[in-house]
Parts: sequence; structure tokens; C-alpha cells
Amino acid sequence: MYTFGIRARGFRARLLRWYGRHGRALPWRRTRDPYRILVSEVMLQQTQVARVVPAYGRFLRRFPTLRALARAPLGHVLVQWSGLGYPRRARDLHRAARLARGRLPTDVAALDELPGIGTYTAGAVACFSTGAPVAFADTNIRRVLGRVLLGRTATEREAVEIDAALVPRGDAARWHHALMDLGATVCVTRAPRCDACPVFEPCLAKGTDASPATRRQAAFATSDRRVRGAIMRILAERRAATLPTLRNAIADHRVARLVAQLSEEGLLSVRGERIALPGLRRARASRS
DNA sequence: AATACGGGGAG
DNA sequence: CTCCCAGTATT
Repeated sequence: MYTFGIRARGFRARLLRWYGRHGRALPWRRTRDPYRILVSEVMLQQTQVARVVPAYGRFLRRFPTLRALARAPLGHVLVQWSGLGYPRRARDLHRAARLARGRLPTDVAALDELPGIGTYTAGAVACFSTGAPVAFADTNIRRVLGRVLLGRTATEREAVEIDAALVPRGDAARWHHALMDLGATVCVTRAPRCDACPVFEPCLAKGTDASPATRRQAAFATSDRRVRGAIMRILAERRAATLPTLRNAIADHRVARLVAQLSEEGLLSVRGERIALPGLRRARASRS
């Protein structure tokens, strides 16, 4: 159990005051509908806010309710998702909508059971839809809480424990939004803007380069991911294709193998010659 | 604990 | 080109 005492109290008050002036007005902060919150949280997994904002509006116009999403064929959902990356997020969101049977849970344990919802997303949806003082931590919260109170980025476990000790009982959603906004706009990973920070004074990391040692990212140019993405993009554009069409468009020897893999993952369907997004009828496989 | 998983933007 | 981003599931 963390008891940070005076440092934590000053931190909390300053952060909330700063949020009142500098917090971002984001579309998903205007609702308590757990479905809309969930859509935003899933879109925001490993994806920056600026790219989610337009996608979020489009998606909700197309699938305004949990039931509308559950009723739609996965292929239509994937078309809406196209360009956002990680299409399995869309697949899992769609599965979660069907599993929820018309009503999304708002407690952490039940949310965590649903596909594509892990510890962070379960906590965030529960907190933002009910206002309950649930502790959770994303990458921003880990960095902000860690730097201020530990002098370095916290692990998720550490951050959640600190958060549990600090989250204001009656203002939990604002508190977490404030932490994330500070992390996204001031207390950023690489070159933190400490000169503009409302919690510089109590911060244990001030003046230090508090970034964690980074691990080398796998080479992307030659990875399967790029080819998988190209396959999914083409199918979203044309609705259906044949293997020769895909190979002609992509020119990579892995196309056939990755089509099979995507099929195994339920992200596309193969019936005879026809390769298409799942659940779409009628459309013929286009030839190039 | 490590790895795969997209795509766009910043440095 | 590398690192980063409101992470999750799998091994």
C-alpha cells in the first residue's frame, strides 16, 4: 500500500486544476454509454488520438448501438475499420457485441471476460461509464504516476497500485482523463515539456531523462504485417478477390500463406476461388 | 517474459 | 529509418 502523503495530495490538486484549463475535449468524453466508451477504447489501443477521432464518428454513425453492431456482418465492420490497423480489434469488438446480448456489462470482471478487452480496457470502460473509482493504467498513466512519484516510468502493476491510492472517489473519470492528457501533451515519452508541467514541483523525475530503456522494434519493412495489411486493405476496397488478383496487386511470395493465416483468424473467408471479408454475400470476386 | 499484431506521424 | 502510440492474446 502506497502512502505518498503530502506529495501526492499536492500532485492531485494541481493536476485536476490543470485539466480544467488544458484538458482535451474529446468526443468519447461526452457520453457515459458503455458501448460508445468501449468503441473509443478499442480504437485507442496502440493508436493515437488524432487518428481515432474521425474514425470514431464514422463508426458510430454506421453502428450507433451495441445491437446494430452485433447485427452487422463482420465484413461490414472490417470495412469501417479499414485503415485503423489491427483488424482483429474489430473482429473481437464484433464478437464482444454479440456475446453481450444487447447489454454491455460495466463491471471490470465481466468486461475482462470479453474478447479484445484486457485489464486496461476493462478498467477504463468501467470507470468512464459509471464514474466508479476503478484503478487502471495505460502507458500514459504509467509514465505520469511513475515519474512524479517514483522518479521513473512505473510498471503497470506499480501504476495501478499508486492509482488505487490516489483516485478521487467522486471524480475518478476526470482524474484518469487528466493523467492521460498530461501524459499525451506534456509528460511525453521522449522530450517532456517540464517547463509547462503543472506538477513539476512535486515531481521526482524533474530534470532527469526519465525514459525507460527501449527494446529494439522488429523490422517492419519486411514483416508479415505489411503484407497482411495490404491483403485486408484490398479486400475492404473491392469486397472480394481471387488469389491471382491479390498476388498481382501485392507481388509477395507470402500472399497465399498469409491469406490462409488470416482465414484461420477469422479475418477473411475463402470459398472456392473467392476470397472476401467474412459474412459478405453476393459480391463476386473481382479480377484485376 | 517475449512476441506478433497495422498504420501513420514525429524526430 | 527507428520509436511511439488510451493494449491484447498467445506461447
